[in-house]
Amino acid sequence: MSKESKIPAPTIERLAHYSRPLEALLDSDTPVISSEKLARLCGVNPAQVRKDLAYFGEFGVRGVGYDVRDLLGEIKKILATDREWTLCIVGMGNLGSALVENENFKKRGYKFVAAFDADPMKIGRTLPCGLTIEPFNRIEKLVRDLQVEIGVITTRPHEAQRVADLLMDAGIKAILNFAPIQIRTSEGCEIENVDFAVKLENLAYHIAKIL
Amino acid sequence: MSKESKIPAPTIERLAHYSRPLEALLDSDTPVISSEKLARLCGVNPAQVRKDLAYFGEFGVRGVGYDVRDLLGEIKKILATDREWTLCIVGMGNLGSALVENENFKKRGYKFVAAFDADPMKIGRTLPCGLTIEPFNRIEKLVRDLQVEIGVITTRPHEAQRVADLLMDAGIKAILNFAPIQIRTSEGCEIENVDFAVKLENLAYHIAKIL
DNA sequence: TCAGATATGTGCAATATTTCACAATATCGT
DNA sequence: ACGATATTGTGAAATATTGCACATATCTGA
Repeated sequence: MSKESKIPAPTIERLAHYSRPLEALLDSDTPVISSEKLARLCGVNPAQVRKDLAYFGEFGVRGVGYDVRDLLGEIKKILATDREWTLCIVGMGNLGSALVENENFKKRGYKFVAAFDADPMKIGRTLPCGLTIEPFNRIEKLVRDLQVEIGVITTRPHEAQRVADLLMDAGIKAILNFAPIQIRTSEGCEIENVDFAVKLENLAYHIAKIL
Repeated sequence: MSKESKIPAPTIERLAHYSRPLEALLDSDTPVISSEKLARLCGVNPAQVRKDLAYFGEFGVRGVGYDVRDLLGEIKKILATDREWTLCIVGMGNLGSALVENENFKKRGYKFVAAFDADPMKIGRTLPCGLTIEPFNRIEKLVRDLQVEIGVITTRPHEAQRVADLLMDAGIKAILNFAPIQIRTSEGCEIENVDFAVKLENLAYHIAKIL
């Protein structure tokens, strides 16, 4: 692990990106791809692709390229997406409801096994996917019983920290947070944040500059 | 602009993050904050905060700190979020429908003025926000007439490039893409990508490592 | 008015990341 | 069998980003 912990975070991020065109190439029966073509498909430098992969082994053949199926398999093994993951979601507003049904998640083996909300009007309702919305006080028990591995937070910002604490108390080791606040995590819990508005602010900055 | 183009991309990203706790501090009538406290709220280094801000001016007072209201105003001016932006959205599935109603967007002045979908069953339907779903062949006209500045893509991956081309033909200068593919943009069009699954793959990598 | 405490702005050093450039290896056509 | 071509893996250079450390400036209380 001392070796793996030296791997740059951007490399991990890019590995996930590489897998997207590889899936398409596999579907279209392209057997082999060069770092140059894969790089172009992902909008990065070819040396970058080779170096990223080299952190984990020698997956290519000199003078030839990378076998698409093998490479995709290796990347999935590295990212641990060669298996199913169990998720729960907290906050069943518009966004939460959309994510539970999301094809992109399903396709990659991310399976929601529980859904929670604070609103008494929503609790007990059954979702199209078959899950029933549960109250916050059931988080601890259900997360443990269903062995939920990753928690997704789509509540209002002011509830997000409390929800995160509940999830962590229940032993969750990873959180994907959509609320636009910085969540304090306890030791041993990974967190990733998604804030759409931040992306828009980036775009606004760039296009306002050229106007 | 030669000077501004040297500003690191991570700095712009962080400015948006700084604004989140500042908004909360403003609401709670905290008049002044130090780089150290703001840094802690955002999970970054205090020197980083000061350096990020220093790219754009001297907003603080030595020995005192930053005036919360002023600083938030300056950041909004820098990110060009001190005004309203007009958006359109293409792809009215679960995710698209959720984003149109998103509070986080509304609150920050991002206003959807048009919604599109390819599905004849959806075209003509009126959304809760009052917009009517339009077909793709109306993109060009509506984007121009309504002076849409930013396009949001929430279609299936296989339609995303075609939609992006339509948006760019209509003169759009910025795209926020939620489809899990790399979109080719023409010169002068900024793009930001959001791929939830990539975030989950990051989490999966990290927690699988410690198991 | 001045010492002590606080906190910014910034040059510079330390780290991190990306890109280049090339030796090593494989394939293809003749 | 061999030269021409393609493409990987990687050390080293180039670039980008972060963090330290301190001079500078402000405020407070005696």
